[in-house]
Amino acid sequence: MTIQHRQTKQRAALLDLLRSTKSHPTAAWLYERLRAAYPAMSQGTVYRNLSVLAEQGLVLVLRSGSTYDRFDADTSVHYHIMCESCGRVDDLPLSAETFRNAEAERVSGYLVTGHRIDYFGICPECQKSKKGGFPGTGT
Amino acid sequence: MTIQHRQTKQRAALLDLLRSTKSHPTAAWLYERLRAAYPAMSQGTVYRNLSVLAEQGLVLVLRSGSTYDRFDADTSVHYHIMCESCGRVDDLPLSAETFRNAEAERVSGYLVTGHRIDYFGICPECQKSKKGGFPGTGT
DNA sequence: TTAATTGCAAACGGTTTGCCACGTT
DNA sequence: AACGTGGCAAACCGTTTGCAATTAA
Repeated sequence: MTIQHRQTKQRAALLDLLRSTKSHPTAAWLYERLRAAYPAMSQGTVYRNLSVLAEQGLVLVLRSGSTYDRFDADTSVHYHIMCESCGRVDDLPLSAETFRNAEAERVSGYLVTGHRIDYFGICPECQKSKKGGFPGTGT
Repeated sequence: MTIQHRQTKQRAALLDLLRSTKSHPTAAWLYERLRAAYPAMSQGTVYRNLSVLAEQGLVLVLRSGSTYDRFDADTSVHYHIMCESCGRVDDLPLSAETFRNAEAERVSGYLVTGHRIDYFGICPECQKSKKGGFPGTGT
């Protein structure tokens, strides 16, 4: 018996905001932005709705390197690249290779449902500024 | 000015333990095991030493899906596959394709230092038992 | 000697949750 | 009316850290 979710302006605003950016924002960033329109909105609401949206397949959770999650409303199969210096995350316009799943399945015995490819490096801006130190990894 | 690390039996025991398993253990698992030999050892020591070993390149941190980290003393370039049902993590014996880094570099403008490929699916055991529910993801 | 390391325990911080009023259906 | 959702604040829990005592070099 699955829950019958209702429409709320808070959740709609959250999804709109997430769809309006390609910055793979954190929950904190989303919360801060949403408070501009809904000053009373709480963090709990943000987290609960992110969870609902993820459950509905409308949002991806990128638990991808730092201590906090990032979220992505682009639910198509695509890859990411993150900067080890400043922590920014970008989409990587490489074609998704779903055939890889079959290969992994054959080798592992798992029933493979998907895969993730994340690249790491230094983004163009950080290459210029030569700043170091990724927040949260101690590097 | 880098820190001159010393040899301690706690850190040696931690690395030995991590090298003795392919289960990509959590800090909690390591701590529990180490207490058998060193009843007074604290969690702080485990975390601090994991951090030192990671910094020395002797251990990889797999921040790969759950809410807590996993660690791997196999620092060669290799891929992982994790079960969405029980959370186990296995190595995936697929050849590492370092050429991919160059491709990502060209497309993104990043200075690419590496990449990670993680596959997701249901492990052989969970396929048999048909158990569901990945701890920590709400799935 | 000296500075890295430890055990202990408190603090940290992102995330989750209990409670009750409110809003959607 | 029924029940999902919101706001608020406390709880949660994996991880980090301050401190004084040890210990490796």
